[in-house]
Amino acid sequence: MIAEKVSEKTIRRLSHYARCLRLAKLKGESIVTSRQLASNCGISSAAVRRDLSIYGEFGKQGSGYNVDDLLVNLEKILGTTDPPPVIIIGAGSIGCALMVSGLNGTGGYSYEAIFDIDPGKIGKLCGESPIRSAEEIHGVIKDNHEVIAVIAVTRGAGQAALDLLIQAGCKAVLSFTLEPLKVPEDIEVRYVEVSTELDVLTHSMRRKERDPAMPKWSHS
Amino acid sequence: MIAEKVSEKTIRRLSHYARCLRLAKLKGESIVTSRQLASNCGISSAAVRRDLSIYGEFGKQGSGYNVDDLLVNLEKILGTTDPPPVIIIGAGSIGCALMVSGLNGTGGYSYEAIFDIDPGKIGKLCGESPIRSAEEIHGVIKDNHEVIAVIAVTRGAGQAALDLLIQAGCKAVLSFTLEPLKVPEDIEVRYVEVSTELDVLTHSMRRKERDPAMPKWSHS
DNA sequence: TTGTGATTGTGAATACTATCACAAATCAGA
DNA sequence: TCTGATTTGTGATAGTATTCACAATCACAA
Ligand SMILES: NC(=O)c1ccc[n+]([C@@H]2O[C@H](COP(=O)([O-])OP(=O)(O)OC[C@H]3O[C@@H](n4cnc5c(N)ncnc54)[C@H](O)[C@@H]3O)[C@@H](O)[C@H]2O)c1
Ligand SMILES: NC(=O)c1ccc[n+]([C@@H]2O[C@H](COP(=O)([O-])OP(=O)(O)OC[C@H]3O[C@@H](n4cnc5c(N)ncnc54)[C@H](O)[C@@H]3O)[C@@H](O)[C@H]2O)c1
Repeated sequence: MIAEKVSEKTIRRLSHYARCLRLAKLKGESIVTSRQLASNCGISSAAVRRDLSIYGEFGKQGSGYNVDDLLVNLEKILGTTDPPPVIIIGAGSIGCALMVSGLNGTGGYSYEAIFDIDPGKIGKLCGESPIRSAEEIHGVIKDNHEVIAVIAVTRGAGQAALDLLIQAGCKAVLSFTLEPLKVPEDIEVRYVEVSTELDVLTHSMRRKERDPAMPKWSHS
Repeated sequence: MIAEKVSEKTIRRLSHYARCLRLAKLKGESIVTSRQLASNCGISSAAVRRDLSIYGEFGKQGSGYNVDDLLVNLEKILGTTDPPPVIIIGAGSIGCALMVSGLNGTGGYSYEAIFDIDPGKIGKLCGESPIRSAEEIHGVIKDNHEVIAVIAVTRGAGQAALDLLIQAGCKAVLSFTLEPLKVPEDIEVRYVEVSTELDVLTHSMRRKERDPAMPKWSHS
């Protein structure tokens, strides 16, 4: 486990491998080959082996990888052996749906609490969790030194929510807002943007119409 | 507009630029520089210019880009001048939340219909849209030659939903399921995976703890 | 023990992407 | 009209990522 500089793309794929391994485990499989992982993730087997070889030698020539061992190692690499708690800020349609849907089967994550600023919502239930006042976030993050926050507030309130989280000591954020946020250097923010995915799909679809010679992407 | 092979990464950024331009338009700005776009998207101005130069010369040296013109051109490139309708399959927590939340301000997309197979749900309202039987998808896709489908069905039913969509002639899909799907060559499927984003965030957070010398990502 | 078939890990080659840095073009003001 | 301050578009370069292809290794059966 040396790993100087690893690309985000590789980390994404490791997460994917881990998910496949959990599934394989459920199906009772005890070994898996790079080719199987590759086909489940839509990439080449060489890419799988290359990704894993960055961190060590986890396989056995001739047979493949032990499912349990590889999963443990991947979780060690990702840091998800003991995953941090996740909180949601913004108890609107999206926030509540995420809370209700939950994070079962995603490797140990779970939503610990949901917050809002609307006094009319505070105290009401979202699934089985009471909606708490956004002012309480400060305390909750202090209690859980490490926490990931999901921002699902009204359009336009994204920066305010982010600032509140940062002030409370949060270092990792997943945002569903579409505004460009001002993010300090030491905070990691990632985005979920349905409309960008739609743009990518539209572009691909309309391009194929014009040029049916399926050139797919120049590179994944 | 030559563009032989363009990476998905570039397309994603173009989508991002388009979003920034819509915002700039709302704010009444009529020109924008590559540096402004860059700072809103968290990349370098050279990258912005490089991306745009793939498709033509849209700017004016010394001043920048005309907001309206560039937006029109980006939409032409993305194929979103007249965006395809979007449908949702699976009227559970996530599907309904997406429907209710809508796609306002995302460049013309809108959810046209939502489908489910649960007879207890069919006919009920999801926001203002009636939940329709999944059997009707066939007709709806025939009517709208081009359509993007969002899959938000129960875990385990993803492949069934995808197969139904493909049979109905759908070519572009955005899936919220976490299962590895078997996808034919001519169908484009993209995924929204909160748990992968959480893994990336966790990895980054835990890595910084061990090595506070902030090496961020090796790229992007 | 030896042979057979499968699979890993990786050097080398290829392909792709980002960054640098500057000439050419534009504008505003003297 | 001329000057200086900007900003674009892009050749050239540096840096990353992916693919190829194969020696090394292992499981197992004869
Ligand atoms: N990224 C995507 O793919 C995607 C998809 C759909 C919606 N969205 C976005 O998700 C966000 C939420 O959408 P929604 O339909 O759930 O909105 P909503 O209006 O239903 O809910 C927003 C909630 O946030 C609360 N809120 C507002 N400001 C807050 C603050 N500063 N702190 C805490 N809570 C606050 C409001 O009281 C409200 O309950 C919107 O920004 C929307 O644009 C994103
Ligand atoms: N990708 C993510 O980030 C993310 C986040 C949360 C949930 N999810 C996933 O989203 C999916 C939906 O979650 P949810 O909480 O809304 O589930 P849910 O159980 O609330 O709703 C699922 C709905 O799908 C319907 N359905 C089942 N099979 C169907 C079929 N073949 N055709 C049409 N409709 C069908 C069910 O009747 C139900 O109404 C799940 O797979 C979940 O794992 C993904």
